[in-house]
Amino acid sequence: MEIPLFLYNSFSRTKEAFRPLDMNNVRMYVCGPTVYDRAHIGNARPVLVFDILFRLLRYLYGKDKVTYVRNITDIDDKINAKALERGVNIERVTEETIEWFHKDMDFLGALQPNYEPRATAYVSQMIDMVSKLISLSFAYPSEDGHVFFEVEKFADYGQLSNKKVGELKEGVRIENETSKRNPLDFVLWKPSSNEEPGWDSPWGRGRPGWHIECSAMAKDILGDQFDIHGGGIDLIFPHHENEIAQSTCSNDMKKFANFWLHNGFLKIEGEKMSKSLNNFLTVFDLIKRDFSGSAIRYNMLATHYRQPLDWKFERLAEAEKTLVKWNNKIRSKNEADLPKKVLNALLDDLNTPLSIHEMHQLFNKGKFDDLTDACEFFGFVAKDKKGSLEIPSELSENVDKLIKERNIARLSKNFSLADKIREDLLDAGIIIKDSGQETTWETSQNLEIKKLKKL
RNA sequence: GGCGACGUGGCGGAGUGGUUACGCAGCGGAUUGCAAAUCCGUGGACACCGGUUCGAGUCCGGUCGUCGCCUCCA
Repeated sequence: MEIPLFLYNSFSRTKEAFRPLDMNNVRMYVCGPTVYDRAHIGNARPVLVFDILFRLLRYLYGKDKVTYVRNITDIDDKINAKALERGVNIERVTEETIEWFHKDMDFLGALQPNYEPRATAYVSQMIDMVSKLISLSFAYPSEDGHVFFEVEKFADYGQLSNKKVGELKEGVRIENETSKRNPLDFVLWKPSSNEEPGWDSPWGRGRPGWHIECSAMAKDILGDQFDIHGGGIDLIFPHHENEIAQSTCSNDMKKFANFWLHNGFLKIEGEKMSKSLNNFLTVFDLIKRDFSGSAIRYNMLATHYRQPLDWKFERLAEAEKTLVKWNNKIRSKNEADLPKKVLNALLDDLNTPLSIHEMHQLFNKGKFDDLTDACEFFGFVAKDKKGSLEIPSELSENVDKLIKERNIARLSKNFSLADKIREDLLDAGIIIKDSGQETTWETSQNLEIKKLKKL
C-alpha cells in the first residue's frame, strides 16, 4: 500500500508526495548544533520538529528502516573564540557543550539520531571532497592557502534559495580577501594560524570551511543521494545552497537530497531572540524554571513547523496545564497505534497543531485509549509529572498534619481557620484538592520550601 | 534594492470554494461551607478595497501593516 505522506519541499516550493529512494532505508540528514554554548530554544525547534518526522517515518516504514543523521559542528571560529575567552582548550569547550546538548535534548524527549557525526572525525573525507572539486575544476586553491568553490561553474547555483547569481553579485559586500576570483565564491578550506586548530592538507595546515562538513558527512553515512535534508530556514542561504553545489559537483552531478525541509524562526514575547536584547532563552533556563520537557514539546509543536513561532510563557503554562489534564486520564504503554485523524494530520506536511486539535477531541469524547496512543507518539506522556516535586519527608508529613487540622476545622465549621491553612499552604506552593471525603495535595510550580518550613 | 513569509474572535492557533476548527481566558450552570480541580452549556473572527463565482477566510488584483533572508546564526 502506498503511504500518502506529503511534505513541503523548499526546493520546489510545493507540497510533494514523499517517496523514499529505498523503502528499506529512508534517509534523513538534519543540521545539528555548533557546540560552543548552551542550546537555546531556537536550536530546540529543529530538533523537536525533525524528531516528530523521525518518529513518523519509523511509524510508517518500520523502526529499523529509517536512518537519521544529525551532525555536530565542532570545528568553528565561534568555538575557538570561546576557548580563548575561557582560557581552556577547544576539546574542553566542545565536549562540555555536547554533554549539555545531549542532556537538554533528552529532557525534551527527543529520540537520539542513528548517527551523530562530528566534523573533527571527518576531516579526511572533507579533504577528499575538496581535492575532487579541484580536480574537476569546480574549485581552485589560492596562493595564501585558501580553497574556494567557484560558484559560476555550477549552473544550478541559487535554485534552492531562489537567487540569481547576477543579482547576488550586485548585493555582495566588499571583502578584503582578494584571492577569490569572484566575490560569491565560498571557502572550502582556509589556512590556520599556529593558535588555531588545523589539519595537514595538500594546501598546507588549515581547517575546513563551514559548509563542506555536511556534504562530506552526509555522503559518508547516507551516500551520494538521500531522501530528506532538514534544518532551520536561515540555513537555506548560503549553507544549504553551498552544500548542494559541493555535493552535486563532487558526486557526478547526481541530485543531492530529494526533499529540503526547513523550520521557521522563533521569537520571544514578540521580539527577535538576541543576546543584546537580553531575551536569549536556553533550554536549560526552562529546565531551571521547572517547566516539563513534554510541555516544551507541546508548545513547540502547537505551531506548524514552517510558521514563525512566538515563544510566550503564557503559552507554555497553558501547555503544562493541558498535559496535566491529559495525563490524569492516560496510562503509559509501549506500542502506540496512532489514531487515524491524528495520523492524517501528520501526513499532511506534519500538521502537528491539527494533530493536537484532534487530541483535544479525543479527550472531549472520552477516548482516552486513543489519546494515550497519540500522547505516547508525541512524547506527551509525563515522565516528569507535575505535582510530584520532591520535598523532604518531614515537610510532607507536616503538610499531611496541617490538612488533618484543616479537615477537623471544617467539620467543626471553623471555616476561617480552614481557609487560613489552605491559603498558607498555597502561598508556600502546595495546592489542596477536596474531593468528597478525601483531601489530596500536590506541589505547584511556585513551591517555596522556606515558607513551607515555617508553617 | 533583490528574494520570501505572514496578517483569523481577548490571547494562541488550524483550515487552498459549500453546515462547526479547537485550546486558553470570559460568561452561565452543576459540584463545594467557600474555593481549587472536574463536568455541562455559551457568545465572539477571518487587515482594508475591488474582482471572479450560485457561493470566498480560502482564488485574482491593489492598499496598508508585521516579519525573515541576502553577513555568523536553528
